[in-house]
This record gives sequence, structure tokens and C-alpha cells, in this order.
Amino acid sequence: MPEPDGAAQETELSEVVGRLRHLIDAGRLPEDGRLPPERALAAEFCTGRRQVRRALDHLEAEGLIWRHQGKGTFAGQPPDPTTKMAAKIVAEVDPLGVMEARLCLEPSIAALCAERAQAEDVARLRALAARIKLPADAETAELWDGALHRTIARVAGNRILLTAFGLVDEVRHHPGWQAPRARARTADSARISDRQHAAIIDAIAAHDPVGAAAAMRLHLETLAAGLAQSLEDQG
Amino acid sequence: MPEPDGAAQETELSEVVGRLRHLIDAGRLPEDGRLPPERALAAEFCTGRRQVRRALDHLEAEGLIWRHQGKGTFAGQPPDPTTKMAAKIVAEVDPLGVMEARLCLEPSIAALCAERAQAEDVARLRALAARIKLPADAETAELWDGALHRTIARVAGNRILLTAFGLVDEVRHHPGWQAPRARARTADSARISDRQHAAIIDAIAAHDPVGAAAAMRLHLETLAAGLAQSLEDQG
DNA sequence: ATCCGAACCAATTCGCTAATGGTTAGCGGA
DNA sequence: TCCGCTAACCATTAGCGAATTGGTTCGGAT
Repeated sequence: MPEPDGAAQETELSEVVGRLRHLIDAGRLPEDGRLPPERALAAEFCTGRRQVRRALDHLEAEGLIWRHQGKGTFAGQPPDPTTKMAAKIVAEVDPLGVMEARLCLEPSIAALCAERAQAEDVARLRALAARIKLPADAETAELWDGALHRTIARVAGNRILLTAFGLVDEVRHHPGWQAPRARARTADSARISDRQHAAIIDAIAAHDPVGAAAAMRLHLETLAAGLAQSLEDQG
Repeated sequence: MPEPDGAAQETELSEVVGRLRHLIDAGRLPEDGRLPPERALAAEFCTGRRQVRRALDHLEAEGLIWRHQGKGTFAGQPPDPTTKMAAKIVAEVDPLGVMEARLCLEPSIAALCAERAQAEDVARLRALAARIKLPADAETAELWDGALHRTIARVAGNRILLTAFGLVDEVRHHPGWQAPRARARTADSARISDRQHAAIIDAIAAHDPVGAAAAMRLHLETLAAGLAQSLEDQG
């Protein structure tokens, strides 16, 4: 028999996988999401290191964890260079500084987008804008809002500006800054944002760079004002 | 007399500055551009560490060197993590794309700079502008030109924008793109750039954001036109 | 023949020391 | 009396070696 007791091994492996999943979900991991070493896990689960590695292979294939030789095993996604840069910047900048940077970048990006957008690009933008107003919860709306702005930057067709925008976006979405932005979001502000998004996209569709830049600037200034108000209320 | 021999000290300081400049320009530095420790420089120049530090202060204000406690003193620009990113971008972008990005970023940066520049900042900018027209060779002039634009970005006081600018600057200075820029530089274009630099700094000194942005935009458009011409001539 | 455990390899982190830029206290000259 | 300099000190970082950790291979047990 090529596999003496393959079924039993299968069940043991999936049990280890389950215990690891529980360990990750339980939130008992340190701040950086680091898992115990493989050897320690093997001892804790009263099994061999090999089984632990197999289980970790599964979890890694699922994208639930990432590993690096000499470094360790971590829950979540591996950090890419942009996030590292963003993390450094977050320490030295405040939400208003981010809005300032957006005000520098995004109007010009919108203008370029207006120059270059094809009909299908405009359709994509409209679809995204429509999605923003669907969800009730602020977090999902933020997600689609980010997607809209990012798509505008992508359509603008300048790789450098897209990277710069991505940097700002990364800083913007950094955990810890969600609270003031969530506070700043109300039903009223959402409605205003929707109208402003529509105005931006209209200008882009009309291939009107100046109008697109102006509409984007107005939108960002509105957001900045709301954010400033929120920060003022807070502290 | 409040200053015993202030003049003599001045001359000694500027001599140290000159020797340091020569040391940097001579290209006898190691690959990473590291300068000898301050103590060693003091010994070599037969002076005190204080004078060396003052001289280095000048060079740092000019953006020619950067220092970090415990790390050392280096010629050139402090390495952002942008370097790796820039290498990726270089492959997917052309010189005109860089100019496009600069046209998006730098006018707004100049406006912010105009809002926030102190008298000493303006003085630094004027000193840099004066240095651009001194050297005969294009490469050194480019160096000082870069230092001027970077200082404007630094004075603007927004860390994110400074990083974004650094990204563009890194791409811009990537080897292989020097040739068309060198071809685009003539005695005429240098004189025009000088005047435009002066106009930018005047607007900044006058705390005129709109004027600074307009002057910067004009300057970059002039550069872009020259670059486009150069590329066209090339083929 | 297959699979597991132990040993080994490579990359990283940690703790320490030396080196280096930044700062301050105290002295000497005008 | 005041200013500026030298020397010592502080904070941060590089360099190095030992320990840690994921990745791999080899020998043996079933």
C-alpha cells in the first residue's frame, strides 16, 4: 500500500490547519501579527514540524499568512515597498497634510484624465460612482470612493503620478486615521460627495481639463473642510 | 570689538567650505558618497571640529550633502526608499512623462512654498539660484538646479509632497536620460532659466502663491518645450 | 518505497561595542 | 564681561558575532 494511513494523516493535517486558523482569528497574536516559530507550534500541537509546515503551506496558499526565512511567519499580507514608505510618512504628517498633498496632485491628475479618458473609461468611472452610494456602512463607501479616485489617476496615464497618488492613498488609508474620517462622514456629506463626483466625471467625459481640475479641487476642499471640522470637534 | 577677528574667521570658514566642495567634486569619495568623519576632516584641515561643522552646515543648507547622527556625512541626497521605486518606474515612463508629473506637482509646491517661506529660506533659494549660473559645465549646473527645486519642495513643508517630488527627481536623474537634457541646455536656455528662477523666487519672497505657481509652471513648460525639441532632433 | 525526524543551510534578528553626528559645559582670549 | 573655541558627553547608528527561524537535505523506521 503506497499510503499506509493516508486518511488519518489527512485528518491530522486539517486539524492542525484548524488550530492554526483559530490561533490567527483569536487575535491573541502580537501587534505585528507574528506567529510562534514552527518548532514551537509543533511542540504545542504535539506533532512534527513537518505537519506544521504543511498546514502553514495551506494557509500561505490561501493568502492568510506570509513567511520569510529568518524572519518568521506573519498573519496578513506581506508588506510591499509602498506601505513601508507610507508607514514612515504617517509618523511625520497629519490628516490635513494629506489633504494638502491631495489638493496638489488630484486636480492636475483629473485634468490629465479629462484629456485622455476614452468612453469606456468614463463608463467605468460612472459605475464606480454609482457603487459609492449603494452601501449603508461608511467603510465600504470609503473603499469605493478610493477606487474611484484611483481609477481617475490610472486613466490619467502617467506612471509617476499614479505612484505618487498611490503613496498618498496608502498614507490616507493608514489605520488610526479612520476614526476622524468616519466621523466626518454624514448622510449630508455623502450626498454632497456624490454630486461632486458626478461633476468631476461630467467634466472628464466632456474632455474639459480645466473643469475637471476645478471640480476635483472643489471636492477635495469640501472633504478637507469636513475633516478639519471633525478634528476640531475632537480635540 | 564684539568680533575679535571676524573677518579672518569668515575667510577661514569659506576656505574650509571650498576645500570640502573640492573634496566632493573631485569624485574621490567612496561609492556611497560618504565623507570622512568630522574629526578626521578637522585634523586634515588643521582646524577645529567646529569650523568643519559650520562648513558642513552651509553645504547641507545648499542640499549638497546630508548628515545623520551615528550614520555619517554623505554627498548627494538622502536616500528615500524611493530609489527602488524609481528604478521600476524608469522602465515604464519617458522624459515627457516626467515633465508632465513635474508640471502637476511643482507649481502647487511653489505655491505652498510661497505661503510658508521665511526670510532665511528665501536667502537660501537666492544663493542657490546664484550658484546655478556660475559653473561652465552643464552637469554641475544641473546639480545646483536640482538643489534649488528640491529646496523649494522642502520649504513647502509637506512631507508627502516632498517624498513625491523626490520620486520624480529620482526618475529624472536616472542615468541614461542625461543626454537629451544636456543637449537641451544651451547658453540661451540657461539665461532664460536664470530669469525664470528669479521670477519664481521673487514670487515666493513676496508670499504670492498664485504668482509662484504661475512662474513655476512657465519655467517647467519652457523646459518641457526644450526637451521635446531635443528629443525630436534626436529622432 | 514512503514518510518522518534530526541535522544542516541561509537569512534574519538581537545584543553588544565602536564609531559618528549632535550637544553642552567649561575654559581662554579680547 | 563677553564671545568663541576645545573637550567631554549624549543619542543614534554601523559592524560584528551569537542565537533564532524558515527552508532544505539526509538517514532511518515502518
